[in-house]
Amino acid sequence: MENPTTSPPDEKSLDRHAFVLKRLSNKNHRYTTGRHRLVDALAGSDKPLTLPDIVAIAPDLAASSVYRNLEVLEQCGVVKRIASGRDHAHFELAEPLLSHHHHLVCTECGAIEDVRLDDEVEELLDQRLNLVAARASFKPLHHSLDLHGHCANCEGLL
Amino acid sequence: MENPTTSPPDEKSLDRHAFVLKRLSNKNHRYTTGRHRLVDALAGSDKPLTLPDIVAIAPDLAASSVYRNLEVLEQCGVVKRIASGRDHAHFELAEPLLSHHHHLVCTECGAIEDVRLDDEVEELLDQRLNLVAARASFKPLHHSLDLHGHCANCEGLL
DNA sequence: TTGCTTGCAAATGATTTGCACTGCT
DNA sequence: AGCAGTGCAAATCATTTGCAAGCAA
Repeated sequence: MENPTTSPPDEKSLDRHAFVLKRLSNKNHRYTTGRHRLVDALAGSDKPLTLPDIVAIAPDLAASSVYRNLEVLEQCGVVKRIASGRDHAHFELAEPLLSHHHHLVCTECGAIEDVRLDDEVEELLDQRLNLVAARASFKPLHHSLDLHGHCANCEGLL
Repeated sequence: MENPTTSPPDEKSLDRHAFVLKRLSNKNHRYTTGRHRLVDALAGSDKPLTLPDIVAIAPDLAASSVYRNLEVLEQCGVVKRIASGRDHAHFELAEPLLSHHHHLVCTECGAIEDVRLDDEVEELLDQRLNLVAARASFKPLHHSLDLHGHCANCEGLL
């Protein structure tokens, strides 16, 4: 809402693209303009986007290609998919590109907001999760922590 | 896998059904045999079930009715939906019927396992989450914490 | 009885896929 | 040149819905 269609080519953006390029190259994929635009769209938002969101930001991207590229980028560890249950899935840049955070998920309208926790809490959490994972012979990759409830707007309408 | 199709009518089961009945009545819904069977199916598993899982356990339940009833039970706070992203959603009994727990989600095969954390950690977590929620004027209802990674089986195959 | 529930079949809608074309490398 | 990537349209498939018949209160 407050972001331009394309990010300015600042330092952060350069780093980001270098990173994505490396990840794609590792798996013998090309960093095409379409993928570039997709990454820019995700980078330009402070919250996870749905496919309609993405296409609204970059109207010349074909929906099917966006889905295909989200899949490729997900497998390269550049994009993370967030299943909200109802209707469209949400997508955001993955961990190395976005600092570790969690989500406030509105159960009424499906809106998703980013939030961060103290390192102290995160550390404790990881510690305990690693413990229970080990107990189940489960190899942990990452955790996701969401707070479900009503956003300010929906709570007002109830 | 290790559970019978219907739970024995032990004390726990009686409590459970009394609870579900009350929740349904509150919203002027009936506790029909189909819903009874559905709750039994979910109660008889130690992990969240997909629709195919449920229909496999209770083959005489019509898929459409199961979906409708899962929805009703979800709105009554009896069932919780877990969006796994890929393919089918998973369903489990909600908090008052199942003690608070989290999930180990296998990113390879989609399997979900239940795990529990210390009360101490849970308390700290809720405390911090309430804090960030308040900051965003967000009314918290519950949190979900999943650990994503590879289950023992998939890790073996990789 | 009354109208919530159900089952079947058909509809919906997000995501995926086939295929011919485009454009990197 | 050669093959990954794209766009369009058509296909897929979990989930939802319309409607006539069934069952709980």
